[in-house]
Amino acid sequence: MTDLNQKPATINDVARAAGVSYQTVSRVINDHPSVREATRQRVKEAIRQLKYQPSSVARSLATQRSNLIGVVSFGSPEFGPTQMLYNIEQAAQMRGYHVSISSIPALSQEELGLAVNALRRQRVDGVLIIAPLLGAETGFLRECAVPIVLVDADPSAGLPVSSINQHYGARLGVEHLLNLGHRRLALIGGPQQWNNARQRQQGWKEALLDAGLKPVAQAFGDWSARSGYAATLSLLETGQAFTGLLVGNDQMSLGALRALREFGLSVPEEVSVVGFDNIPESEFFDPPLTTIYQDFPSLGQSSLAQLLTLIETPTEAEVARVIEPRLVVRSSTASVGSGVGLELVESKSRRRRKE
Amino acid sequence: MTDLNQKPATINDVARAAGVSYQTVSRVINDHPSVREATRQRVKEAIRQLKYQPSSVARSLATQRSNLIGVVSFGSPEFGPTQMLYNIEQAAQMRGYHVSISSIPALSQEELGLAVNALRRQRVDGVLIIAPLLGAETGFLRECAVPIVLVDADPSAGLPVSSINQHYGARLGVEHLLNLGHRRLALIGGPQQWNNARQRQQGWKEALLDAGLKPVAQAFGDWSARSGYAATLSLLETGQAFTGLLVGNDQMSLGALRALREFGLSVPEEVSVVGFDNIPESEFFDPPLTTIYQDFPSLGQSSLAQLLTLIETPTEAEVARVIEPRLVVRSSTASVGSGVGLELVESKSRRRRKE
DNA sequence: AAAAAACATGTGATCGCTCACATTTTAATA
DNA sequence: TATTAAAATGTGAGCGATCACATGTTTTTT
Repeated sequence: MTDLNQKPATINDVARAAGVSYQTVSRVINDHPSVREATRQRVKEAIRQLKYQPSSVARSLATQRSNLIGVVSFGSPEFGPTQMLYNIEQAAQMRGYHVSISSIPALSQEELGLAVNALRRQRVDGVLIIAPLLGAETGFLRECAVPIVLVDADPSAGLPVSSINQHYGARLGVEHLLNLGHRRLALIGGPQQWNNARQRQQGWKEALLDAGLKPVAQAFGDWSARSGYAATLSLLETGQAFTGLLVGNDQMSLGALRALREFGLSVPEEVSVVGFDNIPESEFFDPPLTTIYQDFPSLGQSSLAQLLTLIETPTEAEVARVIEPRLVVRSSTASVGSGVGLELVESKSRRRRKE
Repeated sequence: MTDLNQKPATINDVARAAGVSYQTVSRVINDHPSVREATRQRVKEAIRQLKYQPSSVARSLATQRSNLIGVVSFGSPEFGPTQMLYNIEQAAQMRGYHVSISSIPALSQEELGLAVNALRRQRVDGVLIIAPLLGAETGFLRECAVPIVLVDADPSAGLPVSSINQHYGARLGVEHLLNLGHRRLALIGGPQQWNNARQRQQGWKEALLDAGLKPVAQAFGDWSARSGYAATLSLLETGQAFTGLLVGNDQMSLGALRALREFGLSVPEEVSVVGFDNIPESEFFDPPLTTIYQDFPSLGQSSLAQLLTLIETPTEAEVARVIEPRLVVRSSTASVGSGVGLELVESKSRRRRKE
């Protein structure tokens, strides 16, 4: 193994080996035009021999640009954030940037500030925050003296934002159910501290009110299948009669499916279920899940692009980028007539399986 | 908004503001003992006023340590790698390190080399490679003059490795099935280029041979539910009769469950299924999946710890760390007698639903 | 109260690069 | 061939911190 203790070659080592000045080496590694071809080759050969890798640390210090962007993410690795991070990294690599990550355990202003400062110390050129921020919590970020784009946050945050139109997504789900003849809709929402969860809930409510209907019932989970299961059960146990259920994400939908089944309700004959996200597995749920596709890859790319504009050409920076979600119809939804109807749901809630 | 164009304060700005020399400021930010309390307070006040954040870029240049570790990961964001990355970052943060990520689109020696070199330019103190490397491909990494630990790779790689004992994991699954009386076992494996997939396959085979049994059939997927579905179907269509199925991960298991159901086989009455990973959703599959738990969080932490030892106290570095998987029994497995038995499987393979 | 030891603070050089400018070499023009 | 412009290369300073050492101040000891 190459000795780990030996220090890496510097630009001076290369200069000496090639018999030129350090500046010429610098020109070669930066593809400056005015270097004679013969010299260039000589330098390149020396670089190869010494396995020289220019230090981006030294370069950053000299140029005041790090070509590093920081990504702050929150909580445990959910499907969405993970997808975004991955796509952000890909896009960044393409544009010559590296990505440094910093995750925060809790969504407090304090933790967020710490994470951003840690990135500022690294002299990142910009920061992407993948966090379900509600508008009020973000004000202080404007003090941070570093370009910041919020991802999937409330567009009213007062900072540049890339997001998915969650209102519209929820509406898409509701209208799909409405078109199928459903009139009694319930909701299993995500954690209300999450911006997207709240938006979806509002969208659901508004779409129903717009249609002249009253929301039947709602309960909330923490995105996990388990919580979706529990929330659905709690809804069923209170005897709320609904034939359509909008669920905050696909994992919770999986739990909901289980709860409905245990309760003796069949999907989609008796209850139709619509999820959110379109995780790859949702196609193989039982039944395959109708869901609202969130284009996380695009969101990641879009937010990165927005951040880079903010960094490189601040004058052209946009305030908000919004991505539209899409309905993916599968088999967990059906027209309301296809089942045995509402009265059955009501009677069943009295003779629950576990009793 | 604080002006984005204004350059961040430096140690000299702070020194001037506090009326001390830059060295004294340096002492304060590094908690050096010999600074008078009054001076320390004065400096801290100046730091607060100027919102000074020490540049880790400059510090890295001076100290030759970046407190940065690089993580290379491969392919699209699978559950395991994602979990590990997350846990690595958490553990790194705790130990005062930052994490820079670099993902590679394809698993070639060339791509891997590029990624590692990109990290070397960033002067990372060490590199963690989350990639399903087979032993042969890693030799050249020893030339890289940077501490490297492979995660979840073949322990025979000739480089320090942290991994989960996949052989043992497969054996755990097989023995569970054997104990339930199953004698005809099939496998849906992961991509054979992946080390862990291959190890699981070997473990499966060896455990069977050790028990004096012959593997019935095997097929391979790409980790996705869809591929698990397709692979299972192909197995069923060739008329192979099995009562126990070991599947390379939980996503593929979901596909397998669907395929078996469509084929008219009930789980666990007619076929028992064992997955790998124990993703949170697997508990809510239908039926809840028996699976081999992979402790990805521990793996992430363990590999990071191993890398830091290699960096900080190379003499104490370990060559390999191995984590033992654990069997999680749920409802997708049952004793072979509980169903209608083998002959049924065989007859059903002739009258498949879709025919 | 003077000398010694301990503490507190400051100065110069350095890390590996880039920038701005100075100098040398080569090619183009008169 | 001398003159000038252009191209190629080199030099000094600085980015923001740390390290090793020098100097200045207290405190302790005799």
